[in-house]
Amino acid sequence: MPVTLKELAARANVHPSTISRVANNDPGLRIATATRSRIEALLRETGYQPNGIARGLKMRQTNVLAVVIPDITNPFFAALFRGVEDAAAPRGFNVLLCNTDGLPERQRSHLQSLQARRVDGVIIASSFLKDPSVRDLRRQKGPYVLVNRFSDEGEDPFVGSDDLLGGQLATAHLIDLGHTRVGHLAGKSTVSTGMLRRRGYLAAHAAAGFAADPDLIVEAGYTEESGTAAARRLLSLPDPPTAVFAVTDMVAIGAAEVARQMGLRIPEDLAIVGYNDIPLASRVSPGLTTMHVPIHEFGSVAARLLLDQIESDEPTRRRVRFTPDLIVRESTVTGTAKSQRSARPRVSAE
Amino acid sequence: MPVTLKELAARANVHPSTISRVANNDPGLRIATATRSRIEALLRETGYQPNGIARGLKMRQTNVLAVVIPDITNPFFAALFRGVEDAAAPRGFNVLLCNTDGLPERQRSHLQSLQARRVDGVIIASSFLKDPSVRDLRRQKGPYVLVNRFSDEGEDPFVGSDDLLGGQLATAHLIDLGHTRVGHLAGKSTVSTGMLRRRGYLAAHAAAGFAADPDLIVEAGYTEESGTAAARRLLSLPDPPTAVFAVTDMVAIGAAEVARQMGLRIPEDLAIVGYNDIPLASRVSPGLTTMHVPIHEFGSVAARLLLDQIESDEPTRRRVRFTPDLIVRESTVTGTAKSQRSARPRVSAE
DNA sequence: CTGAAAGCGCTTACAG
DNA sequence: CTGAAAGCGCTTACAG
Repeated sequence: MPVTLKELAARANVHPSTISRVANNDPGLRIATATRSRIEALLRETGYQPNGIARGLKMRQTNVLAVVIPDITNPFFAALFRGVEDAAAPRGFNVLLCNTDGLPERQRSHLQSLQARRVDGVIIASSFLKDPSVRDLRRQKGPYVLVNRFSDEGEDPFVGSDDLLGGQLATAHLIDLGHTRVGHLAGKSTVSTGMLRRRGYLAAHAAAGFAADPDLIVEAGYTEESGTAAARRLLSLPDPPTAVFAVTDMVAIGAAEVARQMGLRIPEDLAIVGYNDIPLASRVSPGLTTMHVPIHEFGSVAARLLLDQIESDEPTRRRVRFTPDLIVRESTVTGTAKSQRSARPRVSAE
Repeated sequence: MPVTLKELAARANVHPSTISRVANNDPGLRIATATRSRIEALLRETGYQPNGIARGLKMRQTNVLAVVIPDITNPFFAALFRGVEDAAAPRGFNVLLCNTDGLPERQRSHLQSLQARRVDGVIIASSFLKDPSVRDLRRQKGPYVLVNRFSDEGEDPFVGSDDLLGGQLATAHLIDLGHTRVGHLAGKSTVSTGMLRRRGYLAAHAAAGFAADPDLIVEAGYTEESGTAAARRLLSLPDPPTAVFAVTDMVAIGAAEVARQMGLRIPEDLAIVGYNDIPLASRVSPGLTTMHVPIHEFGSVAARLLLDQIESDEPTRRRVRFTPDLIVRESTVTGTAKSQRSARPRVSAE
């Protein structure tokens, strides 16, 4: 058992409250220098650390945040988590990590147990559209921030990318390369990223003056496995696409694998664009053309939005949306085409 | 503010302790059915959740574990973390995640703050040999488990692989293929995995009847970047190796990249073996030959070892060591060579 | 069958 | 300059 205030008080022959004040460097404390140094010596000698639980109960603050994501083995969420921790640790917060595997029920039960633990705030990267769990959170008035996916547009503090624009740019890139049959490995329509990127895909077609073939849109989910399954269906069509925009890099990588298995050359027989620019995207061969978003910053900005709420005790509805940038690699353009990318990610905050 | 026991007591016209007993389903509680159902209705209506902080203070248990790792963006640690959470969540524990980036100082400060938070136990995957932080932990007598890396052999509860054997098998595979100049991209000699895998590398040479060339051993650390730098040095030697055993898959992947940049064909000009069999290993091209270890199980077994200590209130020195299995892929054997692998990972527990 | 009390380990407004 | 007390929200042995 670690040493307690009461024990120290007994050893120093003072009241526990005095030890507490010295340990916490109470600025308003007038104390005899002799007493102070006696106490400080004792503190050092015992390596006293106040019991965080007792402290948390009294101060109504745990200094713990939580991050709720679908799956940490997805590199996107791993990078996002690092962003959160890198922003939270210097401010004295530890971070709980909860994986939902995309199941609303697991999200709900995690959120419930986080509430029971009285974490100071939570960052959610796993929300659905019109998510009941998010609405509960909104009602409870505890600090939270949504990241990457929103639930009800504009209703919650949010950090993410402009997914509509991103979907449009990705698809326009393929159309610009001359492709007329562009497929879409779509996200779920129950998730904001899935819905908006699909809408962007359609908008790019409209802007180019022709309609997308509905048969070329296949729901692919968000895992590599569901991506491969969907890609198999898409590429087995009688009249398959010559290019595909995948809702995420993981899905794109799954599709590339399927293409390889079917003997298709990338990009000659099938061009592929992903989304997010996870580290893996530049490492696979051929390199994956994708929409770059600042993943680590998603996490760190979300953490700052959350910590500001906690410290100010004021809720916010601020939204930070990053503009995604097209990164061209070998999965769409053959040969030595250079990666092109605008100088700095532009941000729109509200 | 969430509802409290006292408020509920006032509304139900009973003593707070009675509410507590009903909420916790106290088996020894004799209570009038009318009172019970009145209280239960109130509990349901308010969705009462006991304050976990107050509960933790009273019960001296937080139901929180912590995992300390170098970096969650390394897929090895992401998989390991999932193993921990998957075992801990069903038993009612949440898990804090702390990244150290391999810095002893950050490990120390994380451990200190975890102790202040009174987490019920900690799993450490970032320890060094003769690690002072681990020795502190040992002295404090709070539950902990080391995973993947140990500090002082046999002194702590541990889950990992037989790294000496693994290093030997990996290297023997290359020697068996006819390579006589086999390089080693080594881990740090201050880390158990680095030390033992290197020793295995040397043992395989001894068993084959010839000595390893010391010039072919280059310290490569544990990140892809440090791996590429080391690989560059190794492959730029006047008389470079024709094969290399890398301490981890991430380092092996870095080496493969360098080889490609230098125009070397894999495996014809350079054969590569990694360690861990992270998901990425089978996905890169050419597929990476590697030593398979059950990463997810590392986490789940470590969690069980930890939870058993917590629940029994008995420390342990149990060690679980998995036997690594060679997985042969295209980075060492050209053509359609099948992955070979023994049926089940063998385990040695003590 | 239910209540009153003590206590987990802190912090802080209030006394003196 | 330092102490005594109250209270954060629970649980549980003890009364009655």
